[in-house]
Amino acid sequence: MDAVFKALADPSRRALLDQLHLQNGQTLNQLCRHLRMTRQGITKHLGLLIKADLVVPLWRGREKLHYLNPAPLKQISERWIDKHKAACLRALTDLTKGLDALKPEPN
Amino acid sequence: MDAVFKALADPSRRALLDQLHLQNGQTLNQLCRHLRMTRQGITKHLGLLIKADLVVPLWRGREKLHYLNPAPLKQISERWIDKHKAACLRALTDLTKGLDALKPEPN
DNA sequence: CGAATATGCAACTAAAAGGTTGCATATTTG
DNA sequence: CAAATATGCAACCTTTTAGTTGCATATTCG
Repeated sequence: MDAVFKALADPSRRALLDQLHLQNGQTLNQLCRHLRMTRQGITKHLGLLIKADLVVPLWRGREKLHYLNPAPLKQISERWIDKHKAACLRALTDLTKGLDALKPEPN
Repeated sequence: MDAVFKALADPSRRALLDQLHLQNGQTLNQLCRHLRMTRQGITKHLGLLIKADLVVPLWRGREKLHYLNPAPLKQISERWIDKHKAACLRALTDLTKGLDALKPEPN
């Protein structure tokens, strides 16, 4: 899970995910066209995405195809985002209470 | 949005969010008790969380209360996770196609 | 087979991030 | 007012990260 958050932290990697979102199963060279960076740089980014299981590589001959894996994002959404979203209303009321607490205190 | 992803990338910062999730509106010193790190270190982390608007500070006298702001997480969920979740089925079928493509190719 | 294509691996550099120490500032309290 | 409390700011160090260059390896194609 930490690997997923770390992987998502970099804009280039998010761009790669977006690119695969546009067209899934692209080769390394195809992905290189959209990002101005050396192939080796992109390989590194893809390596992290793969380690985080956000992208699944698939060899076909000498080509390496890259496919999105939505599972980790789903997990993050469920175990993290939703959990905090659930606390949304409470958080807001807490904040409001905090603001209210401002007035009576500095009497 | 980049700031949010960057802020979420660090385990200590996620721990801080979790801590605030347990009890919202904690002061800096309160938060320090749960994480073994100097106060100044935590201040830095909180600074990033605040800059990413994930946490909203509120001064009450000499104390600084910290409140969760669920809005950025909601945005990420909507603009990022859901977008990719929508492609979930397509991604899986793509991957399957890719796997199928493996067989006929190396004839 | 030899050339071209697609990718991997390792070393290196520059910049950023995580964390610490030391001191300054503001607020409360006796 | 002085002491204690709560926090901020800046310099510094160490580790990680992003990215490059250079070369090696595997697959396809003529």
